[in-house]
Amino acid sequence: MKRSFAKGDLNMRLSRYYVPTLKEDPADAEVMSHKLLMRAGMIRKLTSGIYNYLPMGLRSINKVAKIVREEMDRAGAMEVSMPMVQPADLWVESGRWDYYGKELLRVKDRHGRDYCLGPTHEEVITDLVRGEIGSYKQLPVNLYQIQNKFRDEIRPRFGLMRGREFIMKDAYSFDKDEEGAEKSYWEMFEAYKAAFSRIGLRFKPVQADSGAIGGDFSHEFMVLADTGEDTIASCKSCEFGANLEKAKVNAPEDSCNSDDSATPALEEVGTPDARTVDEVCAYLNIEPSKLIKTLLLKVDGKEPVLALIRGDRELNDIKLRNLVGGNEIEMADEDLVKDLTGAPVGFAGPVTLSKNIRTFADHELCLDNDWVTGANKADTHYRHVSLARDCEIDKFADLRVIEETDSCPECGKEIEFTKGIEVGHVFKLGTKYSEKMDATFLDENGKTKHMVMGCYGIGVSRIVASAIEQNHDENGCIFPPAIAPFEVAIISLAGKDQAVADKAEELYNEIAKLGVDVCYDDRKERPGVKFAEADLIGYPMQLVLGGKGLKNGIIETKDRKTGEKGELPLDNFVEAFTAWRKEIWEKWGMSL
RNA sequence: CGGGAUGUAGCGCAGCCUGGUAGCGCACUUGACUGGGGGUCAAGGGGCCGAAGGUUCAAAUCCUUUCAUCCCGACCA
Repeated sequence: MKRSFAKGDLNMRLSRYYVPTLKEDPADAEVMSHKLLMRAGMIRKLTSGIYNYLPMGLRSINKVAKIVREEMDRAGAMEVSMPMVQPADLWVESGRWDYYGKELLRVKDRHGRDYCLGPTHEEVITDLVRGEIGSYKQLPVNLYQIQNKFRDEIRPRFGLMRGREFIMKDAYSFDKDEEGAEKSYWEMFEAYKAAFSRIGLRFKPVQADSGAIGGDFSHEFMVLADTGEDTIASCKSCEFGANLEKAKVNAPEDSCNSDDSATPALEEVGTPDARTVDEVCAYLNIEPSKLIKTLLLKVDGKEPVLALIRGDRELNDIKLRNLVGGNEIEMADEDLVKDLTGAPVGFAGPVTLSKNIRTFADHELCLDNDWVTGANKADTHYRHVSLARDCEIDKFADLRVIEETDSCPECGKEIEFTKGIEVGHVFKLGTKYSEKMDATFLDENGKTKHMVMGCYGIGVSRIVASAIEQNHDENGCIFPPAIAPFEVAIISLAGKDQAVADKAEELYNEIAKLGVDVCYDDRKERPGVKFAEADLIGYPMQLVLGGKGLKNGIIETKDRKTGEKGELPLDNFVEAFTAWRKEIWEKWGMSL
């Protein structure tokens, strides 16, 4: 239903709009999106990592939410709303009450019962569904919500980018089997692509760690921006893209050198006070690539394991974790190192130690047979270590973090690193929660089975921040038209000229009647102020009406993205405006 | 959690070392001028100097405690 607007019936007049802009950058803002969101009067901080959304900011957030909602509905998901406060029982049942750690904000009610603020809703949704679904005939089901989440981040920062309270869309799919779950997964994957495209972001889906699930069933959707907190490896030639923690490093193509007959006998060398790779290498005058780092780690707080990595490489602990099959991996503390190696930190080595402890070596270490390692003795290293001759390696595997000089694990061509902001994540959960929480149904044969789940998140408030990270200039935000607080701003330069004010008002009404989001800057401000604020807030389209323009029968236009200025005739304004608007959207690579 | 820094008007900051009635810019109010890129002039309003203790005749300033905020780090043996 279109509502017709009478004069004075509209509220989108800046003279009565709450948009407290700032001339100066707030002292505590580090990144551009944070500074601009504050300066443009879109958000205000309440306390660390927790923000008020002001009218301009909320409009933008709501537009993102609307698009996400439409794409979820189109994909067959159904919207629900779950409570933010959740009982501890459910988390105990899933095993996450102990596992989730300090990010989970826990509270007690007046009876002393434990609750938490939901950082995510797997438990609640599983509980909701298990009680109601008992037959394969009722599956699949995909439920989603758009809601505030709370995660007590170690270090909230960057405004909306890493807040503690934030708005997230989370969806959960329930299927009767793996096949169905995979179908649900890829449907969400496609829905996400559609949503991010409509929002107007430059993004890339990348492979992410899927933990125990394995396979290709975890993707992160990254907004490409230099200020991103995540690094992604992507191929210059093929479609490959992966989170750094996920990116595979292929085993070396050269065959292993298992012939250690030429390796000299093991030799102990004194390396006083040389603990780090750099110190040892400097002392022995060798390259870090000739040394093996021996990393002592603890799996799930218990079992120690040994990871061997070339001196110039970095261990990817997620790869190791997946290999050893634990939940959590941490570096051994000083005491444990002393306990196991009999030496202070800095002198651990695989010789002898590898015989007692599970030992994993990065697969490139098989290329050589003559290494330097620690000797499990203070101030001492070994020269001429052969892993084959002197150690017991349980497995050679991909253990290190990919480097930009590595080749694409899929096509072998060059890769590059780029920075990204994670705005979406699709994940196949499998039966992790349905098993723990006993969410079952009867299949065609009357057999009890666990539902196969997937979860899918989109950071709604973070999207607004990332859109600004990706689109801004020295004057302010440059919003993609689909999520701008207002698509168009009419700037009246009326001064005391009532004819100009009347005409601006009229045009405002006409645009509003088209169903386009328009705001009208009718304030008694100087032109410079209006221009500067319009640029700061970043409406993609600006229409400027002044006395001269009115006399000449034109209104001026400005494309915020390109800065390009033009004119539209006041006769046949609606047609001309519609055409211009179409042009602007097309410049954003989007159709209306 | 470890390291560093900062709390003074709505915002951005000075003053603190060397104790003596609290200042600047922006914003706000009023008036005049101005009127196409955050304008000018004039006159105003607004502060328990984060909180609590202490030292002192006297504390924004010195001391102690505490709270808050921000930055860096939190696997590389």
